[in-house]
Amino acid sequence: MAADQLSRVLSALADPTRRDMVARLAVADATVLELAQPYDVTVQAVSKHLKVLEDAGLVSRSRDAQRRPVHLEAEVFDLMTKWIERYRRLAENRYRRLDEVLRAMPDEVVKPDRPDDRKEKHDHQHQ
Amino acid sequence: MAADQLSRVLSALADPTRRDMVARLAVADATVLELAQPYDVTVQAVSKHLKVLEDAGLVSRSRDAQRRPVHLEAEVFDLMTKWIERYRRLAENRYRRLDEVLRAMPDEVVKPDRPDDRKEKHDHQHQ
DNA sequence: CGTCAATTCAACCGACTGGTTGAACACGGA
DNA sequence: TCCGTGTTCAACCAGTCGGTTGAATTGACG
Repeated sequence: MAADQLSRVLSALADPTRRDMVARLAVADATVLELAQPYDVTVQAVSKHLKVLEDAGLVSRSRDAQRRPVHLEAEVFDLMTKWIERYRRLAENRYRRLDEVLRAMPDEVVKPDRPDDRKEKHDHQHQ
Repeated sequence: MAADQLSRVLSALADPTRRDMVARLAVADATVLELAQPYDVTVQAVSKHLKVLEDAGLVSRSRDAQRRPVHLEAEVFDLMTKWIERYRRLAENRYRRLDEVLRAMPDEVVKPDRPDDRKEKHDHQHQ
C-alpha cells in the first residue's frame, strides 16, 4: 500500500511530528539525537520517523563518524506541488466552465458523463 | 491523532484511490455509485473514502433526491500549497546560504549550531 | 582493548485503516 | 403503498502505524 513516491511523501507529511522535523530541517541539518530533543518520545521513535521521511525521499543521511546528520531534500516537494496545482486549477476552472455549460446545454448531455469506457476497470492512475 | 486539518488533508490524499477520486471530481461532480464504478471495491468502501475526503474538507455533498452528489472544494488545496511552499523555499535558500557560510568559516563555528535552547521541550508547532 | 555515545534492530502492544458482508435508511415513482 | 435505487451504518478482519523496551551495532577515544 502507498507504493508510489507521491503516496509515501504525502503519508510521511501527514504526521505533525514529522512535519515539524521537516520544518526544523529546513533551517539546518541535525542528528537524530538533536531532532529527538524537543519531542516527548524515545530516540527510537524519532529514528523510525526519519526512516519514513527517508523512504519518501524527503531527507538523506550522510555519515560523520557515528553521527548520521539528516539533510532535507527540497526537490521532492515539487512532486506534491505539481499534483496539487494541477487539480486545484482544474477545480477552480470547472467552477466557471461548468456553470456556462449547464446554462448552454440540456441535462442529458452534461450529466451522464460516464460512458462505457469506465466499465472495464481501467488503471485509473491519472499519472 | 492527525487532529489538525492539514494532517487530515495530507493523510486523505496519501491514498492513491482517493487521489484518483479527487482527480475525477476535478472534472465533474459525481455520485457515490458513479465514483465507485472504476474501482474494484464495494460501494461501501468508496463511501468510506468519501467520508475521509469530506472530513478533510476536500469535498462536500449536497442532496438531490436520494443521490448525494460529491463536489470538490478547491480552497483546501491552498492549505497544502502554503505549507509546502514555505519549507521548500527555506530548504532551497539554505542550500546556497549554507554553502557560502561553510566556505567562509572554520568548521567549529558552523557545525555545533545547536545551543541549549533545545533543552526544555518547547511547543515545536511551527504554526 | 574497553568504554561510551549515537544509532538502529527486534519484538511487542494498542489504535487506526481499508476492506469485507449484511442490514438499515431515505426517497421517487408505478 | 410497496418497490427499487442510492447511500450509509455496524460489526468484523487483517495489516499497518506510532509508540514502547531491550539488545546489537558502529566508531571515536583514553
